[in-house]
Amino acid sequence: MKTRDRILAQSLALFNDEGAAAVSTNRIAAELGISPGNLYYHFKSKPQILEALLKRFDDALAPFADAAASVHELDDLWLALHLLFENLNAFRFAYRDADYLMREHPQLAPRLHRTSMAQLATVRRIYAELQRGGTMRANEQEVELLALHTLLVVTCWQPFTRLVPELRDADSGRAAYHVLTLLGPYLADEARPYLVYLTHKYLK
Amino acid sequence: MKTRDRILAQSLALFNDEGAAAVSTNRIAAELGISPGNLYYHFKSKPQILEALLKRFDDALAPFADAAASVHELDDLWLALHLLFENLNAFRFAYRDADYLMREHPQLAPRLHRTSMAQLATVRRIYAELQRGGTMRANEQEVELLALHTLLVVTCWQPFTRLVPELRDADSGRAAYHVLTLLGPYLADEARPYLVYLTHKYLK
DNA sequence: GTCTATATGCGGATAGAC
DNA sequence: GTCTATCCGCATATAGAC
Repeated sequence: MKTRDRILAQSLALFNDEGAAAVSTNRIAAELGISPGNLYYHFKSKPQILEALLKRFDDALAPFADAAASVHELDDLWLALHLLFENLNAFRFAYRDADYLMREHPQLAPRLHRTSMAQLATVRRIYAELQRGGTMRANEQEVELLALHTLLVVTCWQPFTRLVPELRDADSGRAAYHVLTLLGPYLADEARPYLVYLTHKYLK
Repeated sequence: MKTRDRILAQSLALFNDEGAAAVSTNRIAAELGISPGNLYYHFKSKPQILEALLKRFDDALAPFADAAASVHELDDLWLALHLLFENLNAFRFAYRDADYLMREHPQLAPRLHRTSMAQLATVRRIYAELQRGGTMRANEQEVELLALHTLLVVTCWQPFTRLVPELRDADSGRAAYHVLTLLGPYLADEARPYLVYLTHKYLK
């Protein structure tokens, strides 16, 4: 693995574990056993490391947008959400530290906005399709609200688990479950048992 | 106003506007026109300022818990939520910067946990009462999920508005509105027009 | 209570040798 | 590409005079 990639991998791990604000470039270099000067040879500033990681984050989410195209039933959605939340978890610093990132490095803001808006669009498309297929019944306004609330879970789930002791050790399936429960009241009767099954699994 | 209180007021304003992590004790002193030494005479460390502010945050939320006791109809809830979100806004650094606060100053974590759990309990009580009174129909599990999703909006609304450009200038009424829409599918028919009215106001 | 002055450390980032 | 050495600024926090 090239040094550049090792820097990105190590940065990602540290940012995820300790927060992007709390991890210094010196620290990243030290963990890799390289010198700060070497690190700055590959990235001329800390925001450039962040920018590169957010780019990878964006790329990692593309499969979710693809999977969305073939969501017709509730368990397609379940699968797509797992895909999504696993990637969100792999880059969990991104949304969790979004406020710091946009504040200290404003050049990163457009990218974060685009990424989250892309996910909102994907969710909208999925719900519109589920509704067309009869899996759920909701009017346009309701779909719009559901999409926004889904995005809230998608972007804020990580910080939320830290605030609620009960959710400390929740896996990413738990997040996907909570998205599905948002849909609960709008599901067709045929789709409902699937949700009941998941409820037994997660709400014990 | 005593110096101690001026320090707290100025700190709150700066933490809200620029983030608790980004505001230094020197900066607070400078904005007040006092010396750093003077500031440290009143608070022997930065976490002590934060601790005092989180205490005030907690106190500011007590009226919401009180108001909860007399929530019987949907517009009681609407009023209580406004009260809540206005205080959340006055101390918006608290939940927004919770991750930084708990990470850098672990002694603050228990307080933030207690505060959010108190709000979860209040919301649970309100929904149980609304259900008893026939304003909404939901089983125990549904109430539990609604309470948790409400807490998600309560704690994460601020960061969420920064991530979604469309919500940049949303007022605290918008947050209250989104809590009510969570209840939408469970409302009794008599209560529904109220929500429709609000939807016209916020979802134009 | 309030000030000036300062200790101490760490952050991002660079220069220049190898 | 990688290193050593270092600059500069800012952070928290303290000492001691007024």
